Amino acid sequence: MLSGAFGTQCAGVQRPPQRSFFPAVYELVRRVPHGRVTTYGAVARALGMPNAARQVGWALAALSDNDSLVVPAHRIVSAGGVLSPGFAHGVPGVQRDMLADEGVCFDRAGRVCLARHFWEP
DNA sequence: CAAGTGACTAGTG
DNA sequence: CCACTAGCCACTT
Repeated sequence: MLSGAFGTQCAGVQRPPQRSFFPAVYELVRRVPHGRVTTYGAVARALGMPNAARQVGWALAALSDNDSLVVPAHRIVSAGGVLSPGFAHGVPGVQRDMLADEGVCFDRAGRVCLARHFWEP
């Protein structure tokens, strides 16, 4: 199950539970279909906060490795289709691989083809 | 309760 | 296309 940001009993984690829209972000992101992507802004909008895109990113940043198995954070990109700089603990290329694995195409600049794969929550 | 922070976005030069 | 700015808002300290 989700640890960290969900405030579960992740053995010894002394982080207090975050019962706000963080879980809401995860719930929504979890529904992003395989092979599709969406943006921070779109998620924020779907949650009723059109201007909270940064918080969405922050929520995903709070995910632990274990959480990543449940929340497809790799399917979240910035508005222009640019991949997140800090995905997977700052290891570059990982997110791109995972998306490519799902059949997502990229343009020459390495940006996701939103026109083909964007998913509106 | 105030200040700091950031996986964002849209606008400008 | 790149660099910088100003809004934005939940969460931490």
